[in-house]
Amino acid sequence: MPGKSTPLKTTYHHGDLPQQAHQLALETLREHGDSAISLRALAKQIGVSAPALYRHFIDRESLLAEVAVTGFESLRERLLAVDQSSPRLALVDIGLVYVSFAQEEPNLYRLMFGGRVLPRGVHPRLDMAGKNAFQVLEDTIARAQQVGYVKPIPLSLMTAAAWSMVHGLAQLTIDGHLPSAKAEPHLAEGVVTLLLDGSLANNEQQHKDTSS
Amino acid sequence: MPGKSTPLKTTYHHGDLPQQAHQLALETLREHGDSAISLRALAKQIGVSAPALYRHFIDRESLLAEVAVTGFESLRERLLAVDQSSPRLALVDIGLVYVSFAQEEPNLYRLMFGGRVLPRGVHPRLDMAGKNAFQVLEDTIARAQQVGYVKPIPLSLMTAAAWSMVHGLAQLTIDGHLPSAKAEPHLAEGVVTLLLDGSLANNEQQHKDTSS
DNA sequence: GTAACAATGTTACTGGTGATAACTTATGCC
DNA sequence: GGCATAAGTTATCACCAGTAACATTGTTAC
Repeated sequence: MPGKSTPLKTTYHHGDLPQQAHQLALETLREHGDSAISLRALAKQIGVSAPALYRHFIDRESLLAEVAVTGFESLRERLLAVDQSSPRLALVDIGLVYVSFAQEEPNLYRLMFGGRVLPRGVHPRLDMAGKNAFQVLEDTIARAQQVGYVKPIPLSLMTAAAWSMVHGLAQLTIDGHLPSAKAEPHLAEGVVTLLLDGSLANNEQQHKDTSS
Repeated sequence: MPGKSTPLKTTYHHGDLPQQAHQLALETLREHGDSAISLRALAKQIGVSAPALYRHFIDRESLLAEVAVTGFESLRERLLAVDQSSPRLALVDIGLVYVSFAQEEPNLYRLMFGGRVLPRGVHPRLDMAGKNAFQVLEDTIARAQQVGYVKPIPLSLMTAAAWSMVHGLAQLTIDGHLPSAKAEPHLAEGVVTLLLDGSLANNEQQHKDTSS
């Protein structure tokens, strides 16, 4: 593996092109959005010719898809880190973590969910990564249902509602339609709580605000 | 106004370029998404040179913004047509109409809310059109609150929750993350109802399902 | 009516992009 | 060492947004 111990020496073979391209694409995405990602510009920054990238990514969209995959994995890890000891806290926190992720990484989040630039059904790994992240949300809701904390409505319905809520709030805030967390720190909590309180099992309704 | 009575005659001046470009862009958007809109292609289809379009649209984004404006106006009209006689029916229906619009016009909806391609604060008419559409939703909620049907929580919070919910559901379904109305006809109703039931005033909770 | 002007077209061009073909060089395996 | 293959290279195509300079038409003042 040449160039590893002497990175300054110009070698014909780069040795780590895919990973470096991925990393640089992620940084460009973060700063300037997905439309700013050009294979030619990436190649020039890395110091390689543009067609070299096509040895590792079948096209531009595939590179974007790989970046989006790591985005979903990152989101999933954050969701998995939520404390699950209390059903209510877990539900609220997972919603807040979800929204926070989108607000901290708006361009990455837009890439992950911008159905136009990365359509479903084209990149299997991307679809899977998205599903895995979503699964954490669903598992948390299922757990709260099994404990009897939320109404026994169909899990798919409850999950769809929760996901729609946090995803909608995320999108609307990062696009400036609704005030961001900076301007309205408690908006996300209020919104998530509002949905949650409509989903409580009856015996939980009276003391629902004691645990928050 | 030459060429009006004899539309087949080739005239140097087109006479209706902006409107025809707008219309054609809308059709292209509907069928193939905003990324398929190219000023050159539009010009060729209309039978005019590409730079001619720049006499009427300062750049590509401005054309897209104009299309998005008409999209918001169309959405607003649909929301205004909702029957407002019953607070509950009005709230549910306005949510369903909102989601239906997105599902019937996915590419248009994506353009309207794809913050990446049309950022806020750049096209004042677009921002205004979006605000006007949103206002219909807020007014409906305010009305229901004044009648005492929903909890007296801050209007901005209630509105943010409702908008987040329908917007999130719209996005997730048109991008294939959640089943569309075709696969799950009652999903939208269930989701909207779930949020609504968490927002009812206390005296409405027992007979909340009699009016649906 | 015509001259001046503004509006709306035109061709020619620049710089940038994704993608492919054909060629070259290094790597690793036998 | 020799050779297949992986991973680079240059050359090229087709498309795109946008600008400059020029041409034509419509309108308005005189």
